[in-house]
Amino acid sequence: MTDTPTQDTQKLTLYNSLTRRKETFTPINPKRVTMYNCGPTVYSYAHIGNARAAVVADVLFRVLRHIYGEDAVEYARNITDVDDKIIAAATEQGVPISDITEKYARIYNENLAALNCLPPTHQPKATENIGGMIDIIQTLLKDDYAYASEGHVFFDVSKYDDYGKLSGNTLDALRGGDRVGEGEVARKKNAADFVLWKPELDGVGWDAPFGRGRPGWHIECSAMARDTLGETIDIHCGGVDLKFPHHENEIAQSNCAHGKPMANYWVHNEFLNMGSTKMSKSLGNVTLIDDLLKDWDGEVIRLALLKAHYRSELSWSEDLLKESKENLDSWYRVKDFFAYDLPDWSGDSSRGAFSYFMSDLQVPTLISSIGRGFSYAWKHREDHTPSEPMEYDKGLTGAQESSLTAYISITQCNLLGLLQKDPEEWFKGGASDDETSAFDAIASKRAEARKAKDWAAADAARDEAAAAGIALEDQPDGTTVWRKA
RNA sequence: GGCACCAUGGCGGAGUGGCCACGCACCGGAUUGCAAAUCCGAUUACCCCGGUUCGAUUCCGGGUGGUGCCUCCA
Repeated sequence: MTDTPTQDTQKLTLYNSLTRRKETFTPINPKRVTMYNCGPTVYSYAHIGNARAAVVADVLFRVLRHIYGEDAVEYARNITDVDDKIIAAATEQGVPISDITEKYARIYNENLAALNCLPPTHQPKATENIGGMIDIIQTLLKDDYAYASEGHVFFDVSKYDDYGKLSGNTLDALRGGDRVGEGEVARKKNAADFVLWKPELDGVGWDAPFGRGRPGWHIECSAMARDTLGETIDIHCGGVDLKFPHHENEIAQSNCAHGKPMANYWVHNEFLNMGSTKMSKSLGNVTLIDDLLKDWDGEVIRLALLKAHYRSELSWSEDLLKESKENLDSWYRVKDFFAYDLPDWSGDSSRGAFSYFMSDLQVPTLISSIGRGFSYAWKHREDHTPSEPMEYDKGLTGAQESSLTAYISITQCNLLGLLQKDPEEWFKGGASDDETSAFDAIASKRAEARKAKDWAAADAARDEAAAAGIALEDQPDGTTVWRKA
């Protein structure tokens, strides 16, 4: 019941922003596949757009692990824990920056864990990699790619011929953005030059041969990527907005310092919009992951984020969340039904799923296929019996086919990081023991009233359930069960 | 102004040179004491104009419309 895409499914292809084409992915070393994703600057709560970037990277991470083996993939997602905004927040609150950064880094990791994002292999912190940054800056200074000016160190973009290749910008075009007279601009040779090192601010600084100070934003990622993964990594991920200037500048620094490409594949996810408008602080429509998690299960949010292809804009809405919850409810229903009779299948456990991933991560199409699989299995569940071992070469009975279809969809969900809970927990989880017994009491109240044909009492029980935040479901056998509404 | 991306039914959102996405909502029916859950069924689409082609929503060109980036925002 699983559709098979028609395209070549043998090799993973990814859209490479650097070449603007889909390319076959070939790692430098299949025994050590490396990917880097720009993590958060931890001065506040992360929003749902941050979550999209992290979930996209997580799916890619899972797919790579599946292809090359769990131990063969190294994924680094940094924590930017020194930044002007952080320093400003710390100064304002009169606390060390670590008070701010440790709190929000912890919340970020908790938020992503709730979205079923696997922990990255490495989570480097900027403040723990200052040495690497100084090292790269010194190399750039020595080789004349950078220059010092009034306590700052700048990268000289005129020395790097390929500057602008990723974003499609040219130096001439960028010159138009020059805002003459604004602070750093006056110290720079070229308007597009960017800062590698800045003087100490509010007591935040590190000693360096070129003066005590703090790193510029871009150099942090270059250093952390190199020190955790190497001079050339396989895949660098991030949101499209980071293409310029952040990734452009990372490329310039790293290429010039190391004499080799920083990354072979650049994967950028598109934006998440609030309806048709951008999510932005100035519009006041920023949705925080932490807030969403108060109302929705992390898997609901994850599925909602995966409903659009990563290179398409995704319009976020309450309806999208509702829809995702309904999908998962019905999928968990199937998982619950087949839970004790999943086939012992020695074939490729990802049958079908993989081919979708292979062509630039066609996740929404896979989700559609998963939905059809569950739908098929559910509709044919009457045929289902705890059955004899399957003999695939002799053909399957209807019961076996539906059971196998459920199994395949569940496996595909596992690959996507969905349907990870026990169905019982999904439908009833989160309730305390007291609540559980209270809910059970409401359900049996309705069952008894229905048995006695006391419809008024039966309706009252249903109202009571709704008020308590649960839904009652009458079963064919006369019993009534409850679930979270 | 420069660069990049996009344009599919009420909404979300895939994909394809010729046949069905799919989900949600809506409508009809089954089931139900009435509902819920579940099942069956129906309806709605590919921005405009050219071109290539036997045939284009899908390829090419132009137009229109929308979005993002252009110095620290995923």
